[in-house]
Amino acid sequence: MPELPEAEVAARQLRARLVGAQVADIRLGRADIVREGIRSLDWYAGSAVHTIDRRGKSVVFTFVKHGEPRHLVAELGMTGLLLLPSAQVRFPQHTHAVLSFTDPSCPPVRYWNPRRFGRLSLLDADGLRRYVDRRFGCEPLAVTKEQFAALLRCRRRLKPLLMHQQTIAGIGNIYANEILFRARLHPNIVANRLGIGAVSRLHTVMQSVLREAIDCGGSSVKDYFAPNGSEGSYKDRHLVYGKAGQPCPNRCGAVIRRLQSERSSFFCPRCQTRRRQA
DNA sequence: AGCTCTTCCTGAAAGC
DNA sequence: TGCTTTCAGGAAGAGC
Repeated sequence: MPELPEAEVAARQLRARLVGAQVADIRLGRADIVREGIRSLDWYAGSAVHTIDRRGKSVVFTFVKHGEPRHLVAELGMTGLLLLPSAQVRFPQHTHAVLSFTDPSCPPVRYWNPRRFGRLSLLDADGLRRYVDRRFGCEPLAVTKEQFAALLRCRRRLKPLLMHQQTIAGIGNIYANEILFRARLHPNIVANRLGIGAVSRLHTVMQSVLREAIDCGGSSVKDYFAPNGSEGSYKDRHLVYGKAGQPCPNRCGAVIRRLQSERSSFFCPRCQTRRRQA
């Protein structure tokens, strides 16, 4: 389930290989994988890769042709991967798009996504602006403590808020659980009940968890791997995700619990307090 | 305003 | 053993 760190690692690897390359074409395995802009597909042939960035959990390719920029946004959903030829998958029939280049030394990129939660969008500059405005809140690694505190002045519960892409873009279930455990905050605390100390702690922890996960190459849970086929090692540092029934890593004596409403929350009932934070 | 439920989809795992 | 059922998960939209 690619979240911010996995998307960031993917964008970095692709950027290192492909910026400047000229596009031969984009071929689709199935047309309904494109959410928006399918009629512009032919435009991309002959354009050059200008940048490859990450926004939230998505990878954003920018191409330029005759001075005009256009974009390909790859939403990864929960099973989506962007792969270079060195990466092999078990179910190759789920390759829904291939981006190939004229230079034989530039490897093609496959968009592979068995469950198809996640789509591709082909957008012009205006389209990208609208897409970003509609879907993405602030970047967790760029947001300041003051901006973050302002986002928390509401009555929403903490974990759904952290995972709400239009508020903060990039955090999914795995990292939300890991961040809240390390910040010692209960997933269902109401955001505006946090004191300034807790808000500050949460901001610091959120950024350090995401940075550390990027440095580890992400978390490979189930079938995630990076474009070059490498796995991320941050899963070895998970403290609560998927660990229901195991003793709390803080050795507090309690056992990690799992709440099964909406997305499953893993937390320590002793360490992650629900009480008002100083 | 903010929460819950439903839908999308397929492989893995549990259940019988 | 082998078939059937359930579940996981991100995002969007409906309804409360």
